[in-house]
Amino acid sequence: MNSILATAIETVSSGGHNGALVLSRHAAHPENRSETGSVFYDRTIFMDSDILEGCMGDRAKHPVRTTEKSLEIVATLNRLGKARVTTLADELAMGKSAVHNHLSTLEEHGYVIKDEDTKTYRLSLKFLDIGGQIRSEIDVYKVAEPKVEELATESGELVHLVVEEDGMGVYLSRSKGERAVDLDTYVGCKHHMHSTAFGKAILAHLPQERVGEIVDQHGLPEVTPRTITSRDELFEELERTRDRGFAVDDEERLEGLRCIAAPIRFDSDIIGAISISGPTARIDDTWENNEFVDQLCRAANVIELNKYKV
Amino acid sequence: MNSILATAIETVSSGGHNGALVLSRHAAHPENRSETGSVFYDRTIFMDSDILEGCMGDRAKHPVRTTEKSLEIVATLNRLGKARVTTLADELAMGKSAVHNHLSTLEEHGYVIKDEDTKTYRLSLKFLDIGGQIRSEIDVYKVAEPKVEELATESGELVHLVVEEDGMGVYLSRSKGERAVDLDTYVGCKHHMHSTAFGKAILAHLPQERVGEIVDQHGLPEVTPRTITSRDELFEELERTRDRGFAVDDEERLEGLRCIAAPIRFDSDIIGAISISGPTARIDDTWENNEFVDQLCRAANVIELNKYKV
DNA sequence: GCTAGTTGTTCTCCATATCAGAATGAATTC
DNA sequence: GAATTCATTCTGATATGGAGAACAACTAGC
Repeated sequence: MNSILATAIETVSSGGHNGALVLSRHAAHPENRSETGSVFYDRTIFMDSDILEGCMGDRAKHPVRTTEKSLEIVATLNRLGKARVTTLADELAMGKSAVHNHLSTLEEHGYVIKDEDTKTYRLSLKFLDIGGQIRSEIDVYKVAEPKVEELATESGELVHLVVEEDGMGVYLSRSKGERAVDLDTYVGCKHHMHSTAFGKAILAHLPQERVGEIVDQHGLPEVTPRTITSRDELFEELERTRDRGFAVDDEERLEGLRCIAAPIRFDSDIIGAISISGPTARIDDTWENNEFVDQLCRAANVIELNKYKV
Repeated sequence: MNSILATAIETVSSGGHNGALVLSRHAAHPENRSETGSVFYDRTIFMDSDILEGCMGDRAKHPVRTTEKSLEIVATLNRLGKARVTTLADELAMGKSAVHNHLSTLEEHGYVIKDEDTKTYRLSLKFLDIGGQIRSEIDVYKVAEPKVEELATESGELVHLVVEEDGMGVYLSRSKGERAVDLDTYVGCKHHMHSTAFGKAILAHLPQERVGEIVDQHGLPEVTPRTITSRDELFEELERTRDRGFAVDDEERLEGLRCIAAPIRFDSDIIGAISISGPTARIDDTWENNEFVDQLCRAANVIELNKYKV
């Protein structure tokens, strides 16, 4: 699809930041981005969030530039948390009046909140509102949501419900059991598929060519030394995953973390996955008579059987 | 602030739809909206969501009309769930090419997903992503989130964590206990303050003039026969709430539902509320030696004491 | 397989909306 | 109270958005 970009990702990520997930909001801001907005990034430092932004959708033939400016402001506001007009104007190399016009428009429509005292702007919870509405209409969410909490209680570990969107895994639910580790995931956050158990559970049941597309689009960035970074290796692993019936992430995403995930299928269509994450110390890697595996697969089964309840 | 609008709301809402919360997504679409976009609504039928949209922020002096078009498309897409180019063009009285340009721009930036097979567009989970990030940085959420689940387990009922934004209550967390009723609330959804326990818990600790502003802005729509609809009545109720230490909603929002809420204050600043909702049959309205009240107030206290853990 | 009807996408050109820059106003600091 | 900083408003040159037309890709009917 966009092989230049895919290559760029691999180049960057292999030399880049390994280990723990980083919430992009807190990352240092990149000074050196291209001016035009229609060209890709021309310097060296890449952020995960920027790469993702660049990857999304196909290039629009007739982009609405004004809307893009607004979206840039939204993205920057999201990165900075809160900001003043001048800060944003400097950051985006725009005039203050332009920034002001965009901000007041976004504010009028409820997407941005202005603090009159400090004269700062921030994104509003309208995003959570819209996001919540979208989520609440996803079938698998309606069916699986109660099961996620149950499974968390039962296993005592961290449980996630995930769906695929645009080649990335998106967390729809998150529930912590008694002893759960505290990962920096949040509802709505995205993660690459190849380096996670849930991702592999989903990929394993997607058509081969779609998997290829996803790899083309997002690459196979190395997150820990054990992350799968080659195409062939990935396809072999997906084969093993299909045979096994569930997917495994053995410190491929975060050192010290092991994770198992079961696919959720409605009528042979893969529509998501449910996963249990915990420290390697507690989640044993012998998969026969493994209590967590039993709990997980039972939960996935119940969810699949409940599909008609929607 | 905008008293014409406030009056309009009261007029509409008092004669309007009572009873259960309605997810605006599923509401019938209003045919008769003004053409220009810069004027308010000129006909009779109002939707809740439209009213909220109109209420937000102050009128921008120099609105960016192109951005407004994009936002209109987003709003319509949110209302319809999914739609084709032609549908949106008809709905919004725009040319197909214009709609297409906006959609592909939004898609390129990941806000909209296009289904190539059915040629339909829908909003993406990016909204949930951004919303999730915003939520995860709210102090009270970080502290209170675990307590919400605990309180749900302890009480067995439906528990919410709420903050105020732009004069409305926004649900940040939601957890169902064993016997919990299934309200149509979702994380991120908004609700008027005057007709809910959490809203009154917050209003009771906000400066009087701010309460006045909020009432001006959003009115006091009647949701059930017991909803408070007069300003004086509201101020008396807030007085009682302050004395009592927690707020009560006795079928003021939904018939058959009773709800109690405790304010959460960090250094005398009101920053949110936590609430328990259940059927009138289970939540007794004698507040002395009431088990739910004890559980609720204890939880609120612990949250307030944990504020420095952020 | 051909034709007619739909719908998505691209292209062109001009009315118009956008935004830089200047001017104003409000708030804070020294 | 002068100086500084910043948000906001105003104005005009010009970049750009979008209507409408043309094209492309599909589907349905015969």
